[in-house]
Amino acid sequence: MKIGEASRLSGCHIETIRHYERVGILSPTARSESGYRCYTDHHIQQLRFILHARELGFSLDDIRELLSLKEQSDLSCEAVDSITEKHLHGIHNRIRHLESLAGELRRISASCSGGHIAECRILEALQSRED
Amino acid sequence: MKIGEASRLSGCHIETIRHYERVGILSPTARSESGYRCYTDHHIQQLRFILHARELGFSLDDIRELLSLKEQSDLSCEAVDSITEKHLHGIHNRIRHLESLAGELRRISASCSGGHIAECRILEALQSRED
DNA sequence: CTTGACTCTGTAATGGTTACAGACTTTATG
DNA sequence: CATAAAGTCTGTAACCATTACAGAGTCAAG
Repeated sequence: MKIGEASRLSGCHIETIRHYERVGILSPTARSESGYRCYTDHHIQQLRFILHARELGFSLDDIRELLSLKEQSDLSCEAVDSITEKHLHGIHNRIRHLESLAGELRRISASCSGGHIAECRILEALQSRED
Repeated sequence: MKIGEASRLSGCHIETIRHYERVGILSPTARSESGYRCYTDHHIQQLRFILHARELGFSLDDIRELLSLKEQSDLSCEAVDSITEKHLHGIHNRIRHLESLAGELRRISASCSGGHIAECRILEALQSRED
């Protein structure tokens, strides 16, 4: 099938599919006489895998590794677990970071009771760094 | 003062300071005879403001607007509040998103009990999309 | 006078995706 | 059959914020 159908079946944008091939995430396809890419069901599987993993926030590097592990069916799960755990850990870190930002922002924001720029506590807080 | 001292006083990297000037966040400086940028205390104040706002996750566009509001001391705080609230809102959204990712990842990860790639539930879950 | 530290400009890399231009091919319609 | 429309190709650049680098110029101390 051609790239348009691959896009419809996988849910990935056409440009993104070509991008994945260019960066070596997606296996290269055969080409038709006129140079059109020819996708197989296997490519669709790969694209769905990539899409889902991206939705879960895995990096393309992670995904490249997961896809490669996926091919070696007799290996242990260990490496897959490790990538997943590391990713989960990273997400928790980001959540903690964002929560601390939100906390400081709420504090700063609450200190402002309207009025003029000249007395704005938000701008003051952004200026003075009181941590 | 020259850019090196401005960097030390503000805490911003030299390259970043030049970048801020290039994109119009930082006021352009006077130049010495040999073309070196000459920074004033006002620039240092601006850089500290930018740095702190960046640490709180404000975009450069937000910061550009905040800095411009800061100059108009007789204006109402309203616009500043609005930018801050919008940013806080965005942070909450990101937190919610990350939490839902983390939840799904935990679920997926728990379903894997070791063993071989062939039976790995993590890879299966990434493949099959069961939502 | 030379060495080293500093600064300048311009360009490119990062990550992941999307958008565009200009050329070509295929399919559908008149 | 001709032409229009839709699809595809490649290569390049945009997004955001920052950093890195090359190659040239400047300044201060030894």
